[in-house]
Parts: sequence; C-alpha cells; structure tokens
Amino acid sequence: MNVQSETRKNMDKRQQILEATADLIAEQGLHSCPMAMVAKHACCGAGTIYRYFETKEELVQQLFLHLTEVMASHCMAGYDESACIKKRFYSFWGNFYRYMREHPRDRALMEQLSASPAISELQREKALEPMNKALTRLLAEGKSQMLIKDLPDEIITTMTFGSLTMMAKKQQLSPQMFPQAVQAEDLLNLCWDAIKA
Amino acid sequence: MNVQSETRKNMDKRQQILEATADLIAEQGLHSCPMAMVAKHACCGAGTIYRYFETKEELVQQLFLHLTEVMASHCMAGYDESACIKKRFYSFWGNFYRYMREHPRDRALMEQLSASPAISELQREKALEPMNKALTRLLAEGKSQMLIKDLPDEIITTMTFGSLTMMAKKQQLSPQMFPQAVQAEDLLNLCWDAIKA
DNA sequence: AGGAACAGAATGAACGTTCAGTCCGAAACA
DNA sequence: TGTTTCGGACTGAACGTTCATTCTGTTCCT
Repeated sequence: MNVQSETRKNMDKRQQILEATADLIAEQGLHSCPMAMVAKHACCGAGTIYRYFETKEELVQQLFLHLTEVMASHCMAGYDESACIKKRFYSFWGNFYRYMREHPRDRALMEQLSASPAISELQREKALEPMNKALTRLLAEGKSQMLIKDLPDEIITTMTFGSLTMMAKKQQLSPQMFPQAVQAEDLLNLCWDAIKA
Repeated sequence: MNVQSETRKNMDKRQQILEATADLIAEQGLHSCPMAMVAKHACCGAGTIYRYFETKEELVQQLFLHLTEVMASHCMAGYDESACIKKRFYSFWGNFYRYMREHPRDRALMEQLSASPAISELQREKALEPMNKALTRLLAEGKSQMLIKDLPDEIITTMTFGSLTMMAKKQQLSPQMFPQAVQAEDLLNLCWDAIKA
C-alpha cells in the first residue's frame, strides 16, 4: 500500500470515496469509472460505497455539489465589495482562472460533469447562483459608472467565463503549446479590454 | 413510416448511420447511444452497421472527421485573404459563431466528441490544422501592422474560440437567459476590442 | 454477545459484437 | 421470355463482457 493510500486510510470514508471518484472521472471520464474501481481506489469494498451513496448518480451529484462549493469559495477569496470595479473584476476572475489552472483535476472533473446528463441544467445553475449574485452587482455598478459596455450581464459573464475556461483547458491538454504558464494578469487585460466601455 | 424515415430510405446507408449516430449523441451523449438504437434510427439491423464501420469507436471517429470538415468549410466560406485584418477576423469568427448557433445539433455533438476519450488529442489537433493555418497568417499580419496585441497566437485564438463557443452553448442550453438571439456582430466587437493593440 | 460497518462474490441488466439465416436483384441458362 | 442459381447485403436473436447494485458472511467495536 502506497503513501497516498495510507493517508486515505485515515480520512473520512465518505471523503475517500468522493476523492477516488473525482480522480477517476477526471482522468478517464464518467463512463470509464466503474464502481468496482472507485472502491479499489478508495480502499474499500464495492458494497461500502452504497452505505454512503444510494446510487452512482447520487455519488456523482454530491461530487459536483462539493466541487462547485470549493470553486466558488476560491473565486470569492479576498473579494472586497468596496474595492473599485476593475479591481473586483480582476480579483474574481483572476481567482477563477488560477483555480482552474492550478487544480487541473478539478478542472477536468468540472468539464466532465458539466457535459454529463447525470447533472441537470437546474443543478448547474443553482450551483453558480452565489457567484452570479456578486457578478450582477459588479456589472450593474460598472455600467452605471460608464466603465463597462452596456450589454446584458449574461453576455459579459459568458464571454469572460468561456475564454478563461478555454485557456485553462488548453494549457492542461496541450501544454507544449504554452512554453510557460500564461499569467492571469495577461488574460484579464484582454477580458477587461473586451468589456470596458 | 414517417416522412423523415422515407427520406432516409433513399440516402446512402452509411450516411444514414452517421446521421442517426449524430442525432443520438448530440441529444443524449455518447454513453446513451447504444448500437441497437443507432440501428433503429438508421432503419437497419444492428449487424448492418458493422458492414460500414469496424467498431463503435471507428464510427464515432468517422463522425468527428466529417463534422470537423463541415465546420471548417463553414468557417472559411467567403474568406478573402486580401481583405483587411479586421474584416477577415470578423468573417472567420462570425462564420464560426453563426455555424455553432444555427446548428445546435452539430454544436452539441462537437462538445460531446471533444470531451470523449474515443477521440485522441492528436485527432482533434489534426482536424483544426487548416483553420489554424489561416489564423496564423491573419495574426502575423495583424501584429506586424500593430493592429493586434503582441501576444502568442495560441492565447488570442483560444480566448476568442472559448468565448464564442461558450456563447453558442449557453444560448442553446439556457435559451430563456437570452430573450433574442445574440448577434454575431456584438460578440465580435467584444472579441476585437480584447485583442486590438 | 450483539450490532454496526465492511468486503467482495453473486446477480441481473445493458451493451457491443457476431453469425446463421433471409432476402433480392442480377446473371446464367433453357 | 420464363426459370434457376448465385452472391452479397441485410437482419436480429444470441453471446460474452462489463457494469451497477444486492446479498451474505466476516470483522470490529462496545
């Protein structure tokens, strides 16, 4: 038994199972993640998983829930509602981008779960609600101060989210295309130029 | 037998199978697309599929190949190498965005296949090569004319691709968030502001 | 001892793939 | 022309595999 597994022995069993599932889905996708293999990686029997999760679908949904909470807390870390518009924009989306780049497993996992029918569109939107709240305020202020283009929030948010997500993804999947890690600052400058009035 | 099936009867059988597979994967994802159901939708027996494709994996790869060819030809439609930088940028990415928005099935399919391990990273890059060629020329010219920020091509392309892809996706999955279809022009203005020097 | 937690073999459903047989139009023959 | 033979495209039931889930006996703790 290796060091990683030793560590896991001491963790809460439910957490072990979630971790194992996350690793496997991130690496191979949802469909190549049989319960027997989850059990093996979590160092438990297959039956044990069903003491913590009713079905595989519920396990995956719980995983998604946990993941979005972690991501949201990263995005909001050090977020200062009283800072200026541009500072807040850079803080929020910089946190988002760095989280995605520094946690490739979570990024891949998020991608897999987002494309999976096990997670409903409703669950996805619910998960992002708190983040959207902060962004809505930010954009409303920015528009009223004539700092940000007068376009629907959805467009501004979706474009920013899409470009940063894709940058993190490409760097993970084709690292040879990016000799060194692309700094958040450079990307945020592009995003800011895109949306500034 | 309905009209659609009537039409399909006359199509090349191989094409029927590809179409049926495309519909099913786009709607439900790769894993909820059993060969028996492909056969049903293609109006043939399960065995017949194997006269045209060695395995399900090959079927999926052929589908991906065909899809990327169609997409590339849409992107390059009416592309005039002698037009000015901005016009070419708007032409190429406008074509891309409109194709994605007007062909939701193909968009969903592309998303599913891009997240699937049945398609290798190599195949994905090969497929996009011709498009990247045109973009590389465009960006080199743009940078030398000081019209475009002096950043690596990969960054500019990935950011643009990511934001437009996400816009098309969000409009398809959450149409209620966008009361009317978002015009390509508006989005391209954002993209251009992002990358212009 | 008694009960809760656990492991892993057993179960049955779903899937990709195969193959023995059917069908149909064209060629060969009368 | 009418009849027979042939070849290969097609079918779908059957097979073996893989998986989620359940079952049963064991271990661990109090």
